[in-house]
Amino acid sequence: MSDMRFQLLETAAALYAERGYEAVSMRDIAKVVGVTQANLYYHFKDKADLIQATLAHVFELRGLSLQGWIAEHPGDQLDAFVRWFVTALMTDRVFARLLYRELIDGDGERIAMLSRTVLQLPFQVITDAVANGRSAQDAKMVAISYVGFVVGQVLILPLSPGLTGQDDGSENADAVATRLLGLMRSANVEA
Amino acid sequence: MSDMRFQLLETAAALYAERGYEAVSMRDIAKVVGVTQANLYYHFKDKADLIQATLAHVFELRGLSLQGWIAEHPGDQLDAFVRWFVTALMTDRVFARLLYRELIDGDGERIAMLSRTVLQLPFQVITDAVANGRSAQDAKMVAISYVGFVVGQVLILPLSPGLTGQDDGSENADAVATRLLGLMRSANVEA
DNA sequence: CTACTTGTTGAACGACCGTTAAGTGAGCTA
DNA sequence: TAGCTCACTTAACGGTCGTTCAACAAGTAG
Repeated sequence: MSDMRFQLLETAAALYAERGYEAVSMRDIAKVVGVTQANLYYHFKDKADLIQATLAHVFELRGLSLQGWIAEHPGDQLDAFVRWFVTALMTDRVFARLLYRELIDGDGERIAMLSRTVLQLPFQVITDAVANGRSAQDAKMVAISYVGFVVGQVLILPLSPGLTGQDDGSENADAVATRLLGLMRSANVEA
Repeated sequence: MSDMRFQLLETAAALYAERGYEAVSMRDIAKVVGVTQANLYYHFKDKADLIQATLAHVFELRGLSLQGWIAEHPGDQLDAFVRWFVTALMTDRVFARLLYRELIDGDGERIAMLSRTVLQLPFQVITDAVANGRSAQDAKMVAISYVGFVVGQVLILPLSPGLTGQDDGSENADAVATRLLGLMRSANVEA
């Protein structure tokens, strides 16, 4: 991939993640990169194409990161996945925000791409990890639930200060992951 | 509240929920209601004011609904809350989508309003429900987690068909609530 | 009947949007 | 060196955006 295309995708990802697709103009992206807006149309067909390419760029990179992580932690796969996912969502702002935006606004095609690139593997990992003593159908249900737990847990973190009264917005990713794993494991013992 | 103002808020809520704030113009709302765009500026100071009023309108109504529901089900408060919340998120598209949008893009002030109007009460309910044998701090943590579970569970429902391979997007709200409650209860036995 | 308030319209403002066509210059190739 | 391709710019197009303001009809009070 050319250097300019890479730069455009990275910049677009950062701006789209922060403000949303509609609120970011082609001129905004061009200005940050330091080129003219017309140049974007040399690299991408139109705005929809740039958005699609940006999402593919971000999600494929993150999918690869997860693949590597899972391969390096052959022991407890559920543990490995949850820690990777929580850490990614809490420290990789671009990934997290684009993921949430897609979960809300993505059409069928973009949701499918998201499933393929980042969620397919963790889903399989969890399904296997919770399979013992369950029907395949049940295991899939539980896996879906677990993905939802992580996603939801991180999504409501900004609410924590307002609800608990304490300004604990700086909670550690490892602490959140450990808490979630505890809940999952204790829930795992029964059907 | 005047009839016109009510109509404008309801229409704005539906459009904002569906497409997002930036993608909905003042003209879009005016056209659906059947008035001119200038009329919106008689009832609201500017677009930011309309957005803020729309969110207050939606969330205060839903907060009242929850209050009534909780009062009518004095038995198992955790059960009552989870069923209300899951049903609301799965059947009230406007509420659900505006809530998710705010969780992602809401600034401090709007997040605070959201906490006050809809989330304060359920948070208190859950905290009380899980309090036995826990420190107040722990109970709050668990309550946050439970709210996150519900939010996350519903958010990833559209992914279910793509991941499990089956087209089970039409899952029942009661079934989801029951599954979640089962997981919460089995997790509840340990610290 | 007149004066005043309330709710709404018609028309326009400048700014910004996505997109396109033509042009430019550097570098490669024959 | 002539021709060609690639990466990019300049400049503009029509359209839509949020917003404003004078005008206007309907109702109400004196």
